[in-house]
Amino acid sequence: MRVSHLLIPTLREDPGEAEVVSHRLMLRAGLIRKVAAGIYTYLPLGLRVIRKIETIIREEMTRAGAQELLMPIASPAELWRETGRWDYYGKELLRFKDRHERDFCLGPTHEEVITDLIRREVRSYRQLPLNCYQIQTKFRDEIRPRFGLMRGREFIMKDAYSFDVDEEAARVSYQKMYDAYQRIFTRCGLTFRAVEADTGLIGGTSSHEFMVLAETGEETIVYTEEGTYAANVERAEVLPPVRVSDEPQRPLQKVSTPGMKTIVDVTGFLKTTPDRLVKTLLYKTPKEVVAVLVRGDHELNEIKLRSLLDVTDLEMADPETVIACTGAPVGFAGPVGLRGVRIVADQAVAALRNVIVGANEADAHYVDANLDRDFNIDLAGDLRKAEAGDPSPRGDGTLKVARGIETGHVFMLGTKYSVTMKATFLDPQGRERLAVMGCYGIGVGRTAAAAIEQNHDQKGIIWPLPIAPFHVHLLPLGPSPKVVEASQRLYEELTGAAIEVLWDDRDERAGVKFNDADLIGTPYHLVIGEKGLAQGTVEVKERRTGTSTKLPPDQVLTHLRQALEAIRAS
RNA sequence: CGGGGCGUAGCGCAGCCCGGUAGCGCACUCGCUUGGGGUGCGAGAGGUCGGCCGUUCAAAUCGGCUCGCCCCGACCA
Repeated sequence: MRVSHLLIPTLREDPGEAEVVSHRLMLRAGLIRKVAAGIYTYLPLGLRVIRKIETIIREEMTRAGAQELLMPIASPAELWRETGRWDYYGKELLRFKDRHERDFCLGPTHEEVITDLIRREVRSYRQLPLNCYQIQTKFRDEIRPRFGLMRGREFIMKDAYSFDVDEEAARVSYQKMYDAYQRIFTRCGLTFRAVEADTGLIGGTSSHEFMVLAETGEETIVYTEEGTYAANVERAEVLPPVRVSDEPQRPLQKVSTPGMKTIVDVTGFLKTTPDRLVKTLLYKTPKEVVAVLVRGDHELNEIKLRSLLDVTDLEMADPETVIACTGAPVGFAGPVGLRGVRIVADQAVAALRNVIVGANEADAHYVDANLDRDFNIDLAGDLRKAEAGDPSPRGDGTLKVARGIETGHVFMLGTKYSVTMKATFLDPQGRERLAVMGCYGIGVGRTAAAAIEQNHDQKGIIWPLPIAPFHVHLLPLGPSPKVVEASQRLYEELTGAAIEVLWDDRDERAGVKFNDADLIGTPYHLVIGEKGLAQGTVEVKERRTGTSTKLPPDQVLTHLRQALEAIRAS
């Protein structure tokens, strides 16, 4: 295609609104334009990338036995009320009324709609297993959309839903999707890792996230070098302490700690280390306030606390509540003598002896407090965040930490939706059974953004070939008729051979064309200049390495074919 | 929603403290020039200074309200 015929509004300067590399480069290279917060138009170049990713997804979904359909974006409230998610989903669900005052929403995900379809159409075990997917626009009214396509409110998602006769069959379906995702992200040219994950609002029994590794990723993952374990920190399990302290118990003692409110203050003041201290955090759930005990050097994982308490709403107590419950200002809460609230503790706390805790009065702490003697715990469990250096919860090795971008997520749903929506079928014995479900998402735009995060340099994007908007950027330099003529010939020859060529036919200076080409980031640049032609050569330049090869025009096709094949194969 | 910041030409910004003619660079149009890493010169076009209300002889500038956007935290493909 000719640049002069395409809308490719490249920007010379960084747009002020973009902070993150992929967002900046998508705007600068003319891939997207913002319409409102988290809502974007895909320009021709951006759309080509999206389509390439979609094609890879379609091929792999088909190969995995899934079939494509397309559900509506708007869906009626009744379906969502059936599963309870009309209330549960919160403000992220964009709701509206039609002209008859009926409640509708824009689909943030489609479990309700697909389950409604399947319960109507599937009556027999003979029709299972079934895996349906779509590539469609989703709308989630995110609290804070950011980073361009990385977290939009409106975004393109591939979502698949599997229905099986039982758990075992569902695990097979899940594994097929897991494998398909491995192939999809590999084919997109990404470096990624599948990790165990929390199931969040979607629910279900277990899940894996596919994380594209990037420093700018919003997620933190932990993993072992040995590959025995990888998980989102939100989810990562922590083993119980291997041994309980055998220190003899010393008598409880109250000490004055004027103005010492933080771990750093207290440990500095008492000349000790954070692991000798137990911090007491007060949390509010809709029905109660709880005190949470965590070792001083550990960090509480709120998701674990949420599931231990079996609540979805959880927030740190405000200062007034802290005073009301402990009788002391924030910074001096402790379990000793604490009445009227449940005390839950991380498992590591139980292994400690002679710890420092707040005394529930201003400017005072207890030292040498001991569990069972000085205070009690109502509930204990794994509550802290995993951190680098922790032993792997599975087998050998210690955990390392990395950042990632969640581009895909697969869930074993179990019967969560089939129960509430009565999606049943008859088994061979004529008994009514619940379909066992799975669901599987890929953020298409986010995958494109992740690819840029992983593949760029100072000058711009460096697309992995399989998702590049074009294979070759044809750059004729100068207005010479010979150059124009040679370009035209090469363009036709390459295009005829199914190589996708972006032809910069603008009357622009060499520098402008080079800079735009580097910014747009097609894998190969084909440079045609008067000087080269005089020597009977043109130049093929690899965007990633910058290496260029001079060769006669009639060898370009063969050369590029080989180069493109080589990348495809790698 | 809490914290921080920003709205001035298509883009990037200055002007605002200290009220008085709206400015710079890029992009755009025309002419010449140049032609292998964002040519040079000249001439132009383009702005309700986010919106509303107020203070004032006078508001981009001061005050209040409001809308939008960006960044940091709780949600997620």
